[in-house]
Amino acid sequence: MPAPIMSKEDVVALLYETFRKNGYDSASLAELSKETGLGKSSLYHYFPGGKEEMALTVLDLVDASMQKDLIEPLLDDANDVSPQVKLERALETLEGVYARGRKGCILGVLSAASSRHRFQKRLKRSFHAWIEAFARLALEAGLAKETAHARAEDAVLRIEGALVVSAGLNDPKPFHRTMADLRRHFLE
Amino acid sequence: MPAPIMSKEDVVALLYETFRKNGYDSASLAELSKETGLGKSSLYHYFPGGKEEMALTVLDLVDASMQKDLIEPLLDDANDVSPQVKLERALETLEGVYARGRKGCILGVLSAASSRHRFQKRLKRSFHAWIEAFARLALEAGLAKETAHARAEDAVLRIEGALVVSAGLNDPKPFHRTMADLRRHFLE
DNA sequence: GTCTATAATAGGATAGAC
DNA sequence: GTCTATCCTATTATAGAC
Repeated sequence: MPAPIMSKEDVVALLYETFRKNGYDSASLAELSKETGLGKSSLYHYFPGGKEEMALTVLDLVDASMQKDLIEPLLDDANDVSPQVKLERALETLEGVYARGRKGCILGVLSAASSRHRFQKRLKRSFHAWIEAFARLALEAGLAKETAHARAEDAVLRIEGALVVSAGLNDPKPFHRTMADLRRHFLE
Repeated sequence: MPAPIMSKEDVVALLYETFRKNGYDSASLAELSKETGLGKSSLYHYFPGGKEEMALTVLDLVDASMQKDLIEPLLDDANDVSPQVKLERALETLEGVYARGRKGCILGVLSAASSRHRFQKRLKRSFHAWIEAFARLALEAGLAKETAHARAEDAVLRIEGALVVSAGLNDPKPFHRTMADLRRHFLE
């Protein structure tokens, strides 16, 4: 029954979940089709460039979400929000994104496999944006410039590592512990 | 020209490099064949169970190497080596394994993709062994039991995360920074 | 123990009807 | 905009010669 049931955004959100669960290479068109509920040809209608365009569109969504839900709240200068409150909001957002350690990070997943080279430029940009946002927060809290950047990089890398180890151990505790530690010590 | 040129160990070492570069699903038999220099049938002669047996054998090698090069030196009670020296040795070993941040961790790579479930039991065991070894070192240095385990988990997870972020940024600096930080602060 | 050849299947992508 | 049917290629795996 032909009729546009879903918006493209909804489709992209489903593709996002499939790619982050499987990685790029392992996410077959059959799987992508099953998860979106769309036939292969419908997917090609939305994404003439095929699987690669699907993944690139997903990375667009990730960038946009990161900007809106993570970076902008971190930049909130208008309402005189304290760094500690901003940090708390950012960490809560991230806990939601990663389903409290039960789901992976698509940037990490795409960085790990051989698909890394295909998306290198995008991954680099996204990681930089993320680290930069955390660095600004640390700066705002009074840390020295170099310290702030190093600490931001460390925070991002610990979150990524926590997701990897939580996946490997099949136990979200390392993620929980890492987030708790970030809460307590990131701004010190 | 039939003749066993390589030992099985040599073959497994080459398979290891191929799996860690590509992940499980993306490492095709053609690639595995090319990288080992062996025809597909020769690979099936060594590994009747196919690709999965190849990966499992690689994980055997990883366990054995970790035991020999990382865990045993960490347990060295005979020669009265200080915890700080043991830590230094362990970190140097790891820097070698990960080619100073330019190569990934096969445990992390296999944990990230959907291949995770296939190897879950092995990954869990290997991560546990690694964390446990670091925890014993922290314990030996005088840290409280709970602190020691949390810190060991944190160290492992930071190394994994550093490799992910270094891959994503295509820059080994996060890995270098992380190792330097571990050197300075792990036993504090 | 290695090879070439090939089977059987799953992959990404396209054509054309509705 | 969606579908079924199909193409071509690459995949894992096997057969059988040497």
